[in-house]
Amino acid sequence: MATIKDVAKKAGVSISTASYALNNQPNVHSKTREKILAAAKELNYYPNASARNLKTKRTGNIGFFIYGFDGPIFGDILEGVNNELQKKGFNIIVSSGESSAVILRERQVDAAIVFDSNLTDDTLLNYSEKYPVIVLDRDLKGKNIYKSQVDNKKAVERFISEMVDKGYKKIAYLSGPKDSPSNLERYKGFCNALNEKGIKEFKHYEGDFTIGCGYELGKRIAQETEKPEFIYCANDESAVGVLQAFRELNVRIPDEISVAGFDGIMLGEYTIPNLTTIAIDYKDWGHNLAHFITVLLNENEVLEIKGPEAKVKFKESTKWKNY
Amino acid sequence: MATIKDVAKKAGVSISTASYALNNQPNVHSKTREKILAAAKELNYYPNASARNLKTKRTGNIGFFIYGFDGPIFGDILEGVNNELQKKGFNIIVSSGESSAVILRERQVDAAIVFDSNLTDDTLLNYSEKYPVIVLDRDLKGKNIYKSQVDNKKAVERFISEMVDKGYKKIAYLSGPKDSPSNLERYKGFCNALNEKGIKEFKHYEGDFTIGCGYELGKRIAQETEKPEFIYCANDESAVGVLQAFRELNVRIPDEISVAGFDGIMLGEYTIPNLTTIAIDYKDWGHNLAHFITVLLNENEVLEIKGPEAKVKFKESTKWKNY
DNA sequence: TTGTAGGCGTTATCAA
DNA sequence: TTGATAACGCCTACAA
Repeated sequence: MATIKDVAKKAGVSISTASYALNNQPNVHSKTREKILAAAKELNYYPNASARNLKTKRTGNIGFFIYGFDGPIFGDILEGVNNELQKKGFNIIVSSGESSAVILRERQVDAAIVFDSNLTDDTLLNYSEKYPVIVLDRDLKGKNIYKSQVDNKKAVERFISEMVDKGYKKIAYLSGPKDSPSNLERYKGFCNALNEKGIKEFKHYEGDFTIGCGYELGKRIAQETEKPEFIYCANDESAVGVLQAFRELNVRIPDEISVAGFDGIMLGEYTIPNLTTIAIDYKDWGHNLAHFITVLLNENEVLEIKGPEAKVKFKESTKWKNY
Repeated sequence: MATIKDVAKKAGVSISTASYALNNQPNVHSKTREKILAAAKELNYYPNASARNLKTKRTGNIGFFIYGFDGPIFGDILEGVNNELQKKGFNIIVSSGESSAVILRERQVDAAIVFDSNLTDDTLLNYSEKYPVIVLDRDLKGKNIYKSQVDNKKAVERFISEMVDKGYKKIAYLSGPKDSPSNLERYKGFCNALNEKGIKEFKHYEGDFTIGCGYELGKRIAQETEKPEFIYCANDESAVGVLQAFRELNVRIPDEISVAGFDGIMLGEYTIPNLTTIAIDYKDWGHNLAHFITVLLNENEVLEIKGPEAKVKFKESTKWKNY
């Protein structure tokens, strides 16, 4: 592998001059610059990242840390983050599991976007002593720590409010993991809406955001004698599970029970019936996150991070469609 | 940020002794070792990756390069790769787009797994002068270059053969992009099977592996007067599009036309009717790829890379189910 | 406009 | 068992 030394030698200049030319510094004679660039090209020279990073204390990499690669929404966020970062010359590094902590501790990235509750607060706080962190999955405060979240509460509150107005009374909540912040916020919105409307009682089923669990709960609900009229699921995956169970046990949707979810995952557009949901523009969110980071890193300016749009998509799994 | 120098100072030893202790070298007195580790802990010391990598010429990172974050199969492969790499102490770095070439050129990873045809052969060949590369998406030969592919041809050939035996005669092929190696292999398998069975004619629809395109073609096919009895789609996503179109235009599946795909994506288990497919165990593949790499890197031993299992899942989108 | 030299934080050789 | 010291490849103040 060619190093800058080889390039300098080949071009007949000193290492520093080569470095200047290679980094587009103005203080190089155009003739010399050409010679150097030609030599670099011929030798197939590219700078060694480790050496450059060691010296400059920057890597040009942004880390995105997720709790698993197969979630249905990360793909969208990542697509948005990636598009934006590329424009500004940053690289994206996605990681999951134990690797993530290692990458943070060893400072392999200039900033971190975190959506993985397995990363401890300690690890993040330590890293954030020098580098910015955006947390998407927790409440954490500190210098260099920024938070961005979907406005779960407001979105759910509005939606449920509207559903009550449309005539639903017996509305149930099918939750996510009870310690998940997204779930909690959505639950708050749900409660607020019912409260507002003077509805005191409702059923609560405890789920875990997975299709499988939604399916099991759906089977249970199908056998209840006093069924709810409407089941609001804390995310789409649970809802898909419920749909599946109802279909198998011949619970008619939406005539007997309506179902709705949260996220707007693709799968919901292919179930029968299609799933009504509060759809989030995750790609746009990724875009915003990346934009925030590049401005912060390049211009040291702190913007506000715009959360993503939430938009209800009414489909056949609820009685009232207005699309 | 604490450096090894700080640790050495605090422990009252030289830098080199600190280094030895921190790297579990045997030649350190247990008392000194303890002092050093205590100091490291207190100072919250972690080695600087750039510095270490510069010196050791290894990063401990394996790169996985994909053409987009939202494909339905990458999640599974990545899950498998990640699980296995973590066990062996490697980090995974996933990247897409222009970042990928940068990461390779600047040697930020010790090995690369490539599933992104946007990365040029040149970039890979250059990188492979020093580091191993596994290509999943192309034919490329050279030192340090290894290839692993799903046995597309065999899997499709067997499946189509069986379908003919079951009684289908007018079988059509709905392709992926015509320059995609996976598509080509699947097409070969398809042709072989028909050839073998003495079927000379069949329709060919040119698609691009997306749901949208499958949908458009499905609509076109629904209006044909001479419809095929069976449409074999080069991947599940196309097939899902076809199912959708047929559903909308009241083409009865499988009575009028049967449909099948390739991959075994989750979506296919939620369409109505469920999609018959040649399901690939992508997670297992990821596992195999990672295993190969860790053995190669740690023991410099070249194993055979086991491709993933292909297993037909018969569902309602074809007439004959035997499950 | 170009060159010399020091240092980023490690590892590793060699001598003590 | 420990410590000086050179080196990895690059950037950059400073001198020429």
